[in-house]
Amino acid sequence: MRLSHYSSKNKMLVAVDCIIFGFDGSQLNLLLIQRGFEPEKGKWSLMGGFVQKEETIEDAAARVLKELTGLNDVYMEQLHAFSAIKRDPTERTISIVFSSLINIREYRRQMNDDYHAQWFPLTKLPVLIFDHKEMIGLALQKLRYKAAFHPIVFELLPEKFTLPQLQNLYELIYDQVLDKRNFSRKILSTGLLIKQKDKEKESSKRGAFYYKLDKRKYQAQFNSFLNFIPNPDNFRRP
Amino acid sequence: MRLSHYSSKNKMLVAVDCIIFGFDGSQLNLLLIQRGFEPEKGKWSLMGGFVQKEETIEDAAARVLKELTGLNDVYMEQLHAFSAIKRDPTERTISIVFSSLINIREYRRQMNDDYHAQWFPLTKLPVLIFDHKEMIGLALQKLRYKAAFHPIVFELLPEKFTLPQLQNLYELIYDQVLDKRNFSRKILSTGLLIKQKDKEKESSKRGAFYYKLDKRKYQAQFNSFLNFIPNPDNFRRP
DNA sequence: ACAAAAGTGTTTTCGGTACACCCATGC
DNA sequence: GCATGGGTGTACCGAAAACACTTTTGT
Repeated sequence: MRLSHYSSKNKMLVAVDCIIFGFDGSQLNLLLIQRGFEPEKGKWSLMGGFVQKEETIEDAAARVLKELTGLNDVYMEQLHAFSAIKRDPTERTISIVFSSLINIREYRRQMNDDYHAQWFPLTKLPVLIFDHKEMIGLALQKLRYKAAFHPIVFELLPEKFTLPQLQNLYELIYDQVLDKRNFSRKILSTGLLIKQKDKEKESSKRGAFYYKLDKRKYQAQFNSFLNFIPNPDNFRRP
Repeated sequence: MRLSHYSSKNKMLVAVDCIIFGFDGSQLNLLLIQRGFEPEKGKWSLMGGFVQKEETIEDAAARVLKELTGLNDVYMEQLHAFSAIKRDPTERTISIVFSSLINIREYRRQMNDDYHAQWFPLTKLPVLIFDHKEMIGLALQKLRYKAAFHPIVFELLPEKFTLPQLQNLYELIYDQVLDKRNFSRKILSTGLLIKQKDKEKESSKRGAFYYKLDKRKYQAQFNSFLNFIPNPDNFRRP
């Protein structure tokens, strides 16, 4: 019985990369940094780093994000592992990608200027290192897939938001125009939203009522399959 | 510029584990092997092995499956990466899990008795090593999720199959009884099935017509969202 | 003739979609 | 008073669900 170790000739580096989506009220954005070390130093990149021996990949993702952006307590979920042999030309590295939806405003305080992270609109991404563009494409695909059935987009919104804002967000995600009458009926029929007494008056004269998410129902109904998008078959590819 | 290498103190082993579902006409099964090396030698396990330096994780999964079962050309897809620090008590190992649906009969020829792989009904799994039970739970969850919208269950069936067989399979996957009239209407309305002239006469006196999958339409409509299960909210957990 | 499984049709209900007008307000 | 965006209702259609009887054939 050789319990002490396996053959170690195949040990390799494992990295995590973090894809953070944020919504600023009018655009869907991704958080990127300028890579701080060679190779490709200075080029734009996802937040990434190596998994340490004594941490899980989830811990590594949280740590890397904290170190590079100051963001704390962001819930990320696993997306996919990328393992092309030369994906990082320096050395064989497998990367496990995580992604997350956050509310830009809530986290803005945490992200002071010590960090060089920057938000880019999805439509105006810079050139990215390695296979990061492919990673983002997959993340967007999954976002579209998941948001069609689960009420996850609320993660991107502040606590109080208006129906026009919410609709705008769906329109951005699916890159298609939705009918506001049908949209509001469908959303409200879930019973997930609580209408507030006050209005948001910046973006229109009349003002739009705020809503809050009913968090209890949100938890309970998360697995109810919704169907916000008329024909999800028509997903446009990123 | 130090291009030659990163710090290597955090290199670790990366493994793949393969979850293979098979349907024998009346039961949903999983393919398992008796582990061939320490620790836990002789215990039941998923097909697993270490990723080599010069192969992708997808290649590793295919190789491992071939080595341990003789199965060739099985399409597997990534499920999840497991990274708990002590998941393999011998040494820190991250495992990336793949899963697949196969037609037992078609692959039976490939699986001769040189290999000790064995099919277990989902309802009668043995005790498994490490976190393999958790992996299987997740795979089953994903199968349920995906099969509710995509016509993937045909992967589990032989080329010719009957509607009662197909319905039985859905009932096993979701552990719920379906109405055969609604079921057949729904399935046939997809236009994915081609009725054959002959009947399967083993499981009933009258016999049930065989159908074949229209592979052209299957490709084309894979992303059409179907909805075979009345209320997917009622998914029972594994 | 009867048991056992295959096969088929109708009605109701509900959710999805298309579509157009009035409302509140700041300028 | 008018331009801007917010908010609401209705009619039609198709898919989902509930539901029961007839057919075939081996024994």
